[in-house]
Amino acid sequence: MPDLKKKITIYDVAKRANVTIATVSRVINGKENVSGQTKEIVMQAIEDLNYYPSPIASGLSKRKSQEIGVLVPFFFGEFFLKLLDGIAKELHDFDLILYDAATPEQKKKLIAKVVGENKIDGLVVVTLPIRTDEEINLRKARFPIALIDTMHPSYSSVCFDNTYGAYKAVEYLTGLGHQRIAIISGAIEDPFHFTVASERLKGYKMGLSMANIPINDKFIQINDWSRLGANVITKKLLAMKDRPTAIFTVSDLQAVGVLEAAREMDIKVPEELSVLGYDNMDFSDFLGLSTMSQPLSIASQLGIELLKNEIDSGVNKKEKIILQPALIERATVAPV
Amino acid sequence: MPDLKKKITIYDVAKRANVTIATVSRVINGKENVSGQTKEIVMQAIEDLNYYPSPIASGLSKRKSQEIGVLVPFFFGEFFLKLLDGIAKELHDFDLILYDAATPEQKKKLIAKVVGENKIDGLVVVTLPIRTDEEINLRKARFPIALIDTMHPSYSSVCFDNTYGAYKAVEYLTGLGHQRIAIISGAIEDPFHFTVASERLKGYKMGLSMANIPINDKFIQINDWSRLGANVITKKLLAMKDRPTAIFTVSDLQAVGVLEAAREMDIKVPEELSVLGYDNMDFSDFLGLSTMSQPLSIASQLGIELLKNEIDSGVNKKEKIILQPALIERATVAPV
DNA sequence: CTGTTAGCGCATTCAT
DNA sequence: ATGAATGCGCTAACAG
Repeated sequence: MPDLKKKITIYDVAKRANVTIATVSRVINGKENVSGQTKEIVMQAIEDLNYYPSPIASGLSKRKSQEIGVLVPFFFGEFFLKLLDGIAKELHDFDLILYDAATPEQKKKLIAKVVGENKIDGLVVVTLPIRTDEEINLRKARFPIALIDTMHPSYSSVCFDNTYGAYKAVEYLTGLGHQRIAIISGAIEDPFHFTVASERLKGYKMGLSMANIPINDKFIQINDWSRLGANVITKKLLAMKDRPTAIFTVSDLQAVGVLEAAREMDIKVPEELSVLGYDNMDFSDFLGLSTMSQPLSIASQLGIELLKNEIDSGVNKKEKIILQPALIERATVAPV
Repeated sequence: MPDLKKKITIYDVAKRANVTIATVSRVINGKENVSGQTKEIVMQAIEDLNYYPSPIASGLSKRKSQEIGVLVPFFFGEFFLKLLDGIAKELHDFDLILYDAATPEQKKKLIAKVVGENKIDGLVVVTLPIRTDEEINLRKARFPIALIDTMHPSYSSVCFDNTYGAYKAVEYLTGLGHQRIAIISGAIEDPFHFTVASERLKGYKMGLSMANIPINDKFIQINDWSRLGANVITKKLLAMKDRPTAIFTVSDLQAVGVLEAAREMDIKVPEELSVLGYDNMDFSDFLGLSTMSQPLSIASQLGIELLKNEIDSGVNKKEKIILQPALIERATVAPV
């Protein structure tokens, strides 16, 4: 009884087709210099034996693994999920290997490992900012690197224009006559040193200044990106004598916190308070939350395109693509 | 000028440590038979050269890739994300390679490929039911397989008790005095032949029969798992002369549709209508939705444990673990 | 305890 | 167009 689990190798195929492994290898890799005749025979043998070339062996020889690594900060919900989904759908004949950087230390180690091992054919870094010492490591990489939702001078990237997005958000509010606009931002300092919060805060300030509205420090609130945090802050905000007529949050989750707080304080949205979020999460739709939406699947699509181009061409073009967020008008914003 | 990007091999390390590659290989793989002395020297050399063994070469030799494959149906939100997160955190020294089966055809091909290539050290199948013809393929796999949120006689698995979960849900409702309880289920027939919907429907029927409540076919509604679908159905349901006092949906998303419909019809929840969902999504919390919660991270933890045990021991124990969902009481259910 | 050597499965010159 | 031979980087006997 034959071992059904024995690995079928290129030799088995060669034997069955009465050729040498060189020829088999040629047809596997679609080389031109094989007679149509033998090609047929070999392909038949491959099918008969249900042969699959070993990616490991092939990888060792070709120095290509047909794997693309995706380095992500941690699993932070929808945003990441949609990006990952888009990436997976664009990869085609590459396998996707997922590197989870749960902490900055892990991230650093992971980068060193990935570069040292040199096993993947390309790496896409999602959201994570690249620090100088990490870049030193990345320079040694013998595979291309592309960035999504983060930027670095040395690599191609596709990002979202956070500053402009926040600017547009505020512009929308001021256009509706709002003057007292508060912002609830996320922590500016975090272990990974994300830049979103500060970029969006910057956009907020630009928006106000363009409308000639002086910046009121009391209206600039920073918390931990959480719903609860936003809830607490909102109550403080709404308890002020000259309370804001609009609150802009840097995430939809925080916007929910605002909504809750308003409801608890019996302040009607949008009649007495406009609320504008950021991210356009799935739940925002059925909450009727007005928000800023980012083209996530386009981003991953373009990101993979950049990476693949570099894999094929071997040249790092350091292209920068900036994607603009769009305003989604729903039911939580109204004129003053 | 030396090529900084040249791959450093085991030979480089051997040379620098004045030993042969065999010795280097030994210390890399933590074999015991190496003198503390030379071990030191070799490790120093490894560090000096910043050497990382090639997983590809090592894999070819050892017939192990240190990679674990995760086969998922498609990216369907939170549920999957949390499972994946849990898996990633348990993998440790294995790389996670993500196989996305967007369609049943892809799934079939993917399975054939993964089995044929034999590149991973283990596979975990998430949620996807395994059909007979696929099982024939999987039997040829030379690596262990474990299942999460799906079951098959030939493999170890960890699942959620959908029937019992739904049963408990209905029991909760009948315990509160509800007699007219409708269910909005998901499509029983879908391309992948998921079994969740029918299992939960079964639990619903059990719950009613245990409470001696006759089953009213008009109260059994099937739709497409969507919020909108549930919304439409709910309006029909609530327009009936003897309308239900409680609606149980097989997903939280559908429950949201119910909530919306009730609001549109000015029917108060929970005073006039109790709503109970399933899945405990993130948004359910801030919607105050009562629902059934499943221990996702425990599931992935146990699943990986099963898989790793099998990788280590080489024996397929075909263990079945069934996890029980828990009732989360919030604000959408009340006594009649 | 350490070195020598033969593969692992495939791609790729170089011949023919 | 095809075959023979070499090597990719590492592990695992087998010797010593």
